[in-house]
Amino acid sequence: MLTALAIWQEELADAIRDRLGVSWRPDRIPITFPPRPEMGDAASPVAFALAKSLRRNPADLARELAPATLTGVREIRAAGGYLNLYLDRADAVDRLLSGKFLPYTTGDKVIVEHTNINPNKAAHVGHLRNAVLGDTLVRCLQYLGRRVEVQNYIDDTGVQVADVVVGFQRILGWDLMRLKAALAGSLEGPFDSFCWDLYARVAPWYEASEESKRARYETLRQMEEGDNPTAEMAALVAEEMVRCHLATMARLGIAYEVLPHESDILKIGFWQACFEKLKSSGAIHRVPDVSEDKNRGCWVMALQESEEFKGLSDADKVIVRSNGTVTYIGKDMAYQLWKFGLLGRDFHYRRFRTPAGEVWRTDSSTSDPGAPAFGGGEAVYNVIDVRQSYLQKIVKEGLRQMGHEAQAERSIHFAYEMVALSAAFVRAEIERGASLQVSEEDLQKPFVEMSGRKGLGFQANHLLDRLEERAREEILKREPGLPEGEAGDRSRALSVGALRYYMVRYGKNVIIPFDLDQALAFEGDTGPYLQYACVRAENILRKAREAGLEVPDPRDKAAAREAVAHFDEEGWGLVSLFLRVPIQVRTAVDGLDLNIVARQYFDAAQAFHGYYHQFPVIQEADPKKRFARLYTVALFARLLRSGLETLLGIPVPEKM
RNA sequence: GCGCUCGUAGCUCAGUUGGAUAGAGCGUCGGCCUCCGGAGCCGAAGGUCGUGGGUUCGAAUCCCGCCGAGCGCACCA
Repeated sequence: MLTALAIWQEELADAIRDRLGVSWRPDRIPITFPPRPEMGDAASPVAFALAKSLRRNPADLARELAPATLTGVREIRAAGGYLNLYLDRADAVDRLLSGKFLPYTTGDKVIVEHTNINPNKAAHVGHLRNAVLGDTLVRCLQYLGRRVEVQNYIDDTGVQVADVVVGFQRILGWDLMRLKAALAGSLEGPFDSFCWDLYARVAPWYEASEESKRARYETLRQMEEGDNPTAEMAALVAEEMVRCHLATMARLGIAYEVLPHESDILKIGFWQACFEKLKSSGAIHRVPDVSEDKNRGCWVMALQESEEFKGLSDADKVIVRSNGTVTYIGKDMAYQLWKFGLLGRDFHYRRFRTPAGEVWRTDSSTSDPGAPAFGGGEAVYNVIDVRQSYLQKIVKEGLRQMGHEAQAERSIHFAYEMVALSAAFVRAEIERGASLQVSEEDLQKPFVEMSGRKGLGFQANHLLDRLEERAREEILKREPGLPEGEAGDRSRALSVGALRYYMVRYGKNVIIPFDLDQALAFEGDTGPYLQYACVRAENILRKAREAGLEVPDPRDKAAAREAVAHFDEEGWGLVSLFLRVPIQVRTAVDGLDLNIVARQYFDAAQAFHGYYHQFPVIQEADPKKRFARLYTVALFARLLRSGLETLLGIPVPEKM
């Protein structure tokens, strides 16, 4: 219906010109949806805006515009200042099913970077929010006709990796052979979970002595130097951890095209290329050694000229340290340039095998045949939590100062708030005997920030396991003796639905106060509620077939015409909710408010639950009405299933 | 100090970019399975939209002040 939306805007603009004698930009004509079905299928409050500019009564203006004709619209009624649109229902149904939407005009690909978990410990629920939001954004962009490349950046060089290596070498006393043996299968539990616990022991260990603190930098130095057992251990740990993370995300149906590695960005000279560009464009300058400036000897980017950074205490950002090494932000700029195809260099690519299948990873020296062309996107979405806003702004500013104004505009930071642990949850965990490094002061706050370093968090796999367990219990309660394979499939689908919905139903600006009971809920405003609506709808159709009734294919035009003539108003109201999907998805992507996509399907599910309780389908005696209801249910089931699966990544089981 | 985000029902949150009678879920109370699956439905109670001003036909939404909360402002990543 985006097509229809755009057409209506044009046609309304024509009507405004012809009937009122004013020219009005089509894209400034709002199309909304009335609060109640009897007020129409769509509406426009444009008369209010016109009233302001023409200094006339909005109700009069609406009345004058109402006789206009719009494509696919059976009638326009003026109600107060509103124009209420009543659609030609057969036409609307056809449009709903045809999937002919107005895509973004360009065919160029966009890049979405998400997940980006440090490869030193298991993924926790905070990472899940990132991955689910990122993956949902990808699905919405694809729905709107965009070509998308999904990247998952692997920061395999930093101190976080060094820390866990220190844990293996110094705390556990492992050498390379021992680590290899562990990876080959001598470990009792999962590797990522093992590292989760180990990593949490490192920070307190550093506190013990000055000597142990030095171990951190010695390890980091050896990693950077390369060609030694420590560097090899780091690489092995990071690689195996990435496999674990990808396996976790695969449980949720989340996958990636390419895994750019920070180590490759360094080895392949991306930074040098970026450095040259920064220097030659004058984006950065060197602070003289002799100056009193605290940044003496560094290459810095000046920010005081920029509107974005006014009021900062320090107007300069260090890009290259006085010892000549590049900061994180510099590497990020090089990476961002590459994403836009502005760097003039490319990675090598190798196939990377994981338990979740094969994916491309970058490499610094050799390529496997068959790699597609990565990078060079037209727009870039970086999915990173709000705390990185300042750094993301600097990356954007760097592009601008290098003369890439257009790309800076299309560098989009998808900022979202974190998932935090409620103080109540942390107390409960401590009472259960978990060793959490949390101060009494922290517990005074409404929530506690998760921290891998402190072992504070809830592991993604543990949550998924708990969800599957709960789902299995519920399923077996309803169908005792169900074979394990079947119960497993269904419980996996429900756990994914519950979790993904939990992560997208919140607005991006609210901190999700992680609460185990809430995360494990299957009733009310939850994923399984939506899945249940779909399962029930399909079950009615199955029962109807078993009863020997003709169940129409919603795509059958003759069936559609027949059904439309006998729709219950409530049934039409239910189906018409789907008319707003394209508009809502567009709004969601434009504002990065993906919760509205989730909410529209919740609304639809709720409407359906109300509908089938009120209107018997199979029991209906009048064959015409029964047919129309069967059609309604069939259409609903089809639209809900495809919406959940393609847009929200929520699988729907046959039964539950 | 400066910047960003937020404050809506007992709790957790929506509120379609300024529109129609402020909505859900959880919790509480009361109903609904001889009837397409009760992971559901129906009903009730529950609101000064933090607060004080302003803008206009119209404000939870925009502007200003105040109160309160969180995050950010490294030669860490």
